[in-house]
Amino acid sequence: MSHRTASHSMVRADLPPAEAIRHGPRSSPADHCCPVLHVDMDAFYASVEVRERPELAGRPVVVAGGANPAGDRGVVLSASYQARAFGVRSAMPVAQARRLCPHAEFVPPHFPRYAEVSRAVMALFCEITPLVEPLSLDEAFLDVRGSVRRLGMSPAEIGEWIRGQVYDAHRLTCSVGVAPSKFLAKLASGRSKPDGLLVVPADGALEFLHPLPASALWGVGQRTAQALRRLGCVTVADVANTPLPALRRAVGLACAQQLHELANGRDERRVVPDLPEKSVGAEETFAQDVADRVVLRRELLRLADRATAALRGRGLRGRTVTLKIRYPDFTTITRSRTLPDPTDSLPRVFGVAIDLLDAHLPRGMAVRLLGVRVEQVARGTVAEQLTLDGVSGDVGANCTYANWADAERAADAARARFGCAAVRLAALLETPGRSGRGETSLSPESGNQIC
DNA sequence: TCTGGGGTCCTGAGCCGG
DNA sequence: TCTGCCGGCTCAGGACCC
Repeated sequence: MSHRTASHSMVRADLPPAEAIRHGPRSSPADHCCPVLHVDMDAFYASVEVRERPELAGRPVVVAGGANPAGDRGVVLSASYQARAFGVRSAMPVAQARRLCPHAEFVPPHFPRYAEVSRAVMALFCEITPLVEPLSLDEAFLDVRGSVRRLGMSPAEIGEWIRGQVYDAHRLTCSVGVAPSKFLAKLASGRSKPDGLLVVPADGALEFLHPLPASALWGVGQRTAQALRRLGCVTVADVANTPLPALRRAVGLACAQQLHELANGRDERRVVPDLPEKSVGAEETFAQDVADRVVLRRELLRLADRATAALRGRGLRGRTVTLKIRYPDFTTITRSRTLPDPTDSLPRVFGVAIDLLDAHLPRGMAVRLLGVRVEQVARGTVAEQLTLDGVSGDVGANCTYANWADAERAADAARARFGCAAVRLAALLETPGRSGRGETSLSPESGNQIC
């Protein structure tokens, strides 16, 4: 692994080549009580882009997404370390990133590609242990308790082996935290970035943890950090030494309990593969605020289609439909309705969403963002509720939920085989010659019909 | 400075039934 | 029959994470 320079290790493992580690079991004295690994890909989206376009290597690269990444409304999804040197950070507005680093290469995200690379990397983790808990496309927790025994390698050696394998197979670097718990492992990987490995031994946990700022604790964002500051808590040690009742008054019951546990180095959470999903949704910020009711209905249909297709793709159904509206002044409301039975059907989800939109968006009011989310989801083993005549409602002229469901399954199959563009709702097709807010077959007069 | 899109979790109010 | 209490559910919103 001479191609990389590891850094920042609190207890640095010596770095033999991956194969040597595989066959040469050794152990680091510090990591024997550290069964949890947190693996975090370095600047993942940006690194994938650079790998696909070698001419970008060594340059500041910013992957920006959102409503209009070329304009003002996008945010930075990922920035290469060359861009970070200019102060560019994830979640930063694109306009600000452009000011900080005008010569950076701004590229749009390619999520299918990232997902593909992520699957391959996760598969590599699964070669080590079945206990892999992905947190997102670019990071995961691994419980290597069993692997230590099976492979005769220490956790740190496993971490280095993973780093070597990821680089050899994908030409991407990652950072690994090795610790007794998930929280410490995650902090450790963050501290070892980029391209490093850090072991936080069990008996050095508090020494590592306590000097960190309170905002390093999981669950402390801007608001909670502010509340903690008012309480005089600046560092993790301050939080650890604050009596629980005072903490409860400042940040609430559940939050106080969690922060107190973490600040004292206690984190009993297990690495759980295959956590069930709780909700599935889709949302979109418009390039310009939209007040046109026809356009809003069409966008809502598009979002409901995306959400229900995702539900069906994962074999899920949900009961609560939530509509999210963000107004131009950035105030955001959510309105929801719970159905008597779970569904993955576009007409039902869209029907509820459009009812909520009509009820809560005054005529003429512009919208910055619309979102549709289906909550209370579970595996879709129960058949869709039908009424006595076998039809639970109309979704349009000569179209019932029963035969609409058949059409949806057929469309899903076609999309799976030929791509997302293979089948589209007629209401979402633009009329040739019209652009942007073009005329569609969905009109205010058409009610909730979509077929 | 001006804020994406995918999520999870928590809190509190209000309603309803036992 | 009325009232109060309690638990469960729904709904809305906030905070947080990546």
